[in-house]
Amino acid sequence: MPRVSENYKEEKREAILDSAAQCFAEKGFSETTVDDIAKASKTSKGSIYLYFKSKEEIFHKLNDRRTEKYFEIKEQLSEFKNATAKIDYLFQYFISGKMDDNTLNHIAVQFEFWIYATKAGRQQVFDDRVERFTTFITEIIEEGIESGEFREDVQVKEFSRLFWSTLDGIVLHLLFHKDITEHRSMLRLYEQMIFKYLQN
Amino acid sequence: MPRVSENYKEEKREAILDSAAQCFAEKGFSETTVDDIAKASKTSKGSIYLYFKSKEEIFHKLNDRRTEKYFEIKEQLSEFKNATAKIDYLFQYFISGKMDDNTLNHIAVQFEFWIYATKAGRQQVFDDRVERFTTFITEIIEEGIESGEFREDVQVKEFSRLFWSTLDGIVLHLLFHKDITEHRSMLRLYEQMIFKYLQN
Amino acid sequence: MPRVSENYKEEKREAILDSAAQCFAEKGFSETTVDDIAKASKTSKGSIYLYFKSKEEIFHKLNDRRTEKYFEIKEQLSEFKNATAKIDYLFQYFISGKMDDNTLNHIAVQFEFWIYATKAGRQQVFDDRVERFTTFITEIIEEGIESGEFREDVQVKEFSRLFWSTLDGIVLHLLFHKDITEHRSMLRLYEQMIFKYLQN
Amino acid sequence: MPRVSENYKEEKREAILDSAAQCFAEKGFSETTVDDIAKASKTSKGSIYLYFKSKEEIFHKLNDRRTEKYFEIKEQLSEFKNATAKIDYLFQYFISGKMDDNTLNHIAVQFEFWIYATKAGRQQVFDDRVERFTTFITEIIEEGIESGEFREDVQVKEFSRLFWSTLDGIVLHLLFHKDITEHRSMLRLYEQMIFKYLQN
DNA sequence: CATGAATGAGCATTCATTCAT
DNA sequence: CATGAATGAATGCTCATTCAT
Repeated sequence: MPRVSENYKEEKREAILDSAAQCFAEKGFSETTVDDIAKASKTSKGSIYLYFKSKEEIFHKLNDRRTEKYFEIKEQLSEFKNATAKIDYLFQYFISGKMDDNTLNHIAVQFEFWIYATKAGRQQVFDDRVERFTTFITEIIEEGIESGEFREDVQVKEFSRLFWSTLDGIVLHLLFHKDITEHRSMLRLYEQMIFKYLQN
Repeated sequence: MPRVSENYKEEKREAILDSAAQCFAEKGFSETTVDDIAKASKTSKGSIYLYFKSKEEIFHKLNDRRTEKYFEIKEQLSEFKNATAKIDYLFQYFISGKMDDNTLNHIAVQFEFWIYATKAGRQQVFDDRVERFTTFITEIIEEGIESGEFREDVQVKEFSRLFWSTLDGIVLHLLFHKDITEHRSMLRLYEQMIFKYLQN
Repeated sequence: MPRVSENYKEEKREAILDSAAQCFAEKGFSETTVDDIAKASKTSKGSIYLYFKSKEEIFHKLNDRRTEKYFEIKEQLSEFKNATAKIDYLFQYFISGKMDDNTLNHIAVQFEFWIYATKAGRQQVFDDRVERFTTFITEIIEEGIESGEFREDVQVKEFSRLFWSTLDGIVLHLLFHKDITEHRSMLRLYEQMIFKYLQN
Repeated sequence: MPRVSENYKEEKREAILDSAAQCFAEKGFSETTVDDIAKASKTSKGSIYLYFKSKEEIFHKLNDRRTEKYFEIKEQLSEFKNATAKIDYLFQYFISGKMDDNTLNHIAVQFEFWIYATKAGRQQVFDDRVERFTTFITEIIEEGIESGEFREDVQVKEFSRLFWSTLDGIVLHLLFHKDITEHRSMLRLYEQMIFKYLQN
């Protein structure tokens, strides 16, 4: 019989993750000390290790969390009838989705994690992700081609990969310039370009 | 009266930079020790400090170097008569440019540097870059509009920013998947999309 | 809620200071490594930094400690009725005060600290000290003049400064020759000279 | 047949010593780098080692030089007829002797050297010095006693040691406060005290 | 003789992780 | 469960000394 409810533990885990995200976003993974995280999450250094095996594990979990969150949208898309509506909603989602500090922190951490994952022996992180995400878009595009919404000769695979590359590029620049208005107008422009390419 | 020619010193500097790029690309900036760089450049730890003030300075110089290299293309573009040819050449340049290990190392380092520059008190790195690079594209687009090659209602500013965001995104994914063929086909597809947007 | 009592922490601090004093006295501040101090105080290098910000801070604290100790006598003097008795007691104090190894270590460290404080940008250490110490003697001498114990034409200010200069010189030579007997006989002789000068 | 005259070499040695004294006085022995000395003496790091075996040797030589200089006065004293005149001249010498920057530098270095010599295995420096200097004063005092200038019951040995201790103390305080006027008035006062003690 | 590039031992300091309380 | 003191390995950087030119 655990003294402390699972619920409480889960909340504390999440709180530590959020605090860590803030620290990592502000100072970077390496520059952040476990003490920083402890202080930010108003707990003790020792407690951190009750919830996570290491500082590195926190980094990994933050990336997982962000990836799941980002992928949640897939569920919502099934409601939309055609490919055009789906892609349109996708952009709606990105353009009007909330961009609070916590979200920006997680974005920053995710990019740092990616760069980190680029290093020796950690590349498989990307293979999983690219698989999931390109398939996601591929299916929509194929649906659009089948229904006649999109041109037949769309290079589906290349397009899907370019789609996420561009989106990552746009989000990366949001990180650089911290200008959400600019970010949104880039997304809108990109949507136009996409439809210009897909349709007709 | 230096016993060692300036030329020799410059070569040594460059050699250290290349070695550092390799180390940073493999292990990341923080994980790389100055000893690693010394070993990789076949010199001593002390010598590193004859050529650079700190490990951090090496990081900065590597970013500077890459940025200059990337920007060199601007000179070459003046030869081309119209905006279409310029943009086309730009893509040629990116698509057929050499992608040896050293270049990939520098790309990896540059992205890590950007993430690092994202952190507290270092953002001005981006303002310089965005200014130079967006202006670069803006001028070409405006030339194209004036000459009638491109539509009048192109959103020049947004387009220019999107252009570099996308390019950065594509290069970032090259880093992730290390697949140059895929990288090139994405660039080709992006060129198509751009012209579809700009023309007519 | 500290797991370790404040008392314990204070004791540990003091123990580190004593060990450091021993190391500094034996090898000098620069030649002493933090490892030396750790070893001497039977703790770890890391622990040293739990109690002090830097090696230099230890050096400063040791000087502060010695200065306070040296100045403690002032309290005791208030009991004595006249200036002669006060000065006499002062010498008693110096002559018969204990001169164990720890004290000698602290003396050695203090002189090294002074020489160190002589260097660029650290001289204000002395202004505080000279003020406190000369005032201390000045008051006694003035009391003696008023009461008629001492000559009216004593050069109070010069005398006070000479007093501490001489005392410092005597203690410095104790450091050089480590001969406590000689040290005490010099103090006694100096007392004679002082009274010969002050009285009559 | 040496290419460069001995004279030139000697001058260069002296120049390096003076520069080193300046550096040591300003930053301390440990804090001074051989590069500092090279720069200050307008020569190269390598050259320093043509003239001195090590940084430490420079430190030693500086102390020797100062000690010799200080002892030079002994020769001059033989001209004076009696002990009183000799001591009087001694004070004249100290009080009106020049106190330029170079002299102050050497004083500073000497004290630092003493503290340094205090450390393990270097104490014999003092035994030599104390022997020479106390004998010097002892002889004068004994001459004065014999001639009837001074009291018969002067504690010659203690007095001689106290004499140098005090002088060192006074010079030490000059180092602390850098106030030459104050320094001279302390010397004058000390002379008074001495004669008050010796005579009558 | 003169130079200053090269070397690598040495050191202060930091910090992730452990563990006694 | 919670804490934070303790640890010591790890690392950036310095600098006396050497030596090829």
